[in-house]
Amino acid sequence: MQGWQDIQAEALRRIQAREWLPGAQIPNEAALAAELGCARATVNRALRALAEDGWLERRRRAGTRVALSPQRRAQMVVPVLRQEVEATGKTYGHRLLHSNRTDTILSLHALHLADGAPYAVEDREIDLVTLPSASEVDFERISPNEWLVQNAPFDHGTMEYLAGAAGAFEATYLRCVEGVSLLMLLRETFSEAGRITKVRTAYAPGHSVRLNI
Amino acid sequence: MQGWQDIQAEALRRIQAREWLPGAQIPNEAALAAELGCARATVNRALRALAEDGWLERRRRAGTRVALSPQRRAQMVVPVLRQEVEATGKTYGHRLLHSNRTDTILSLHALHLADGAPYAVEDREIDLVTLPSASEVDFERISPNEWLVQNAPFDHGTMEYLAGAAGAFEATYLRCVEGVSLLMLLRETFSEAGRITKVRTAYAPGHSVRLNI
DNA sequence: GCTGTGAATATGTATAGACATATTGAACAG
DNA sequence: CTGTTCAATATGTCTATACATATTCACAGC
Repeated sequence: MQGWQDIQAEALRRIQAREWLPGAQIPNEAALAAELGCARATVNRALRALAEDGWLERRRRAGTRVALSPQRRAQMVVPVLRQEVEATGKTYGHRLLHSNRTDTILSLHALHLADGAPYAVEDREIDLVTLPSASEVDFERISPNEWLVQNAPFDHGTMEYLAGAAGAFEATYLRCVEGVSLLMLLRETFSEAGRITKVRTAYAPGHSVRLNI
Repeated sequence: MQGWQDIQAEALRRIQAREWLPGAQIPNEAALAAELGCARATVNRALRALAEDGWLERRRRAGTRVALSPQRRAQMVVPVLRQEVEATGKTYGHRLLHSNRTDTILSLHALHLADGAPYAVEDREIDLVTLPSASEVDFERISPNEWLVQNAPFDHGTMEYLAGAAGAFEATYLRCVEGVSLLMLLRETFSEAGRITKVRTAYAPGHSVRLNI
């Protein structure tokens, strides 16, 4: 019983073996440190990790309790289409379908390809007030998604997955029948200066999003 | 410049301000500690957090570099339908539609309701070899999702979101037209002993999954 | 030039001790 | 009985120090 990972494993064992019951308070850090023969900081590291994973709830003075219903969390990487495609071993390509510019907004429609086959279509708005430099970029050559990742890091944003029927636009470029079910992603990202971009991505039929827990 | 969160904020600022360029190596922990006037452990805590968030890549001896394309990660809570529904302020309900048992598998079809309206239908298999006690539970009373969360904690699993057309089963219970687009979730969870359950959830039309980044 | 070996180095982690901070709970005043 | 105050307590964090471990780099020997 040496490293914090061992302490973490032991604590997790006690939770899963119901030696520590859901909702019950567990011994405090000092007691565990004494029992397991390590420093309090080591116990702290282990319990903090378990709390981040949703197994424990910790509050100052109130102590540490086993979560009532361990809310497991899944992590997903915010999708960058090129990387998504290349991770499958295919060649990525993209085509700018349409672009339109006003004083404040750059609108782009783009098609993303995997080995030449349609992978997704996106309908994007880039905010030129927040990001004036975007107006000079040649989005025929570099995909907006990638350019933004490299040049406009965001603070925060939202993502929303939903299912929708293919419209005329999606049917044309994804080469599918109108009305077929597609997985879609709405995303907005913000920097300190304001909204950077808003994008609606419609994936080709059959696409799915996988997560590990 | 005191706490590790301040150190983290300062490091993040340097990354976003491109004082530290993507792919470039940053000063080592000792140097940063000296520069920022804190202990190396504090710098370590800050940089470790940034690495977990995908901003940095760290390797022993090789040092710390700014990630080439910062892969931002989004966290989502593994959905428990009761909590999902109650979080919107509605009353949760569920109905067991059908159940069937073999020696090794318990199959359940269930409907989840929000304020009496259909919220999702699920088609679940529970592995009775891994989890014999499940055969005695009255799933008319407690929803399988909840019972499993409480009684069969899982080690790991997979989730997959996809879009599909409503079949006769979904159309009947979700009260929608056959063929309409639905967001669906496939999930499998495993414990050390083996597979616990496999479930296919079809959400009512219009449902979406939101994530913050 | 090639390969193996060992020294140097950056991160990873453990420890003891200290102080900070949120929160509880009990004592107290009204 | 109610509201306030204050001490006790568990976690949160910082520090200095030490050692562990992975990896790189330089150098020797071939």
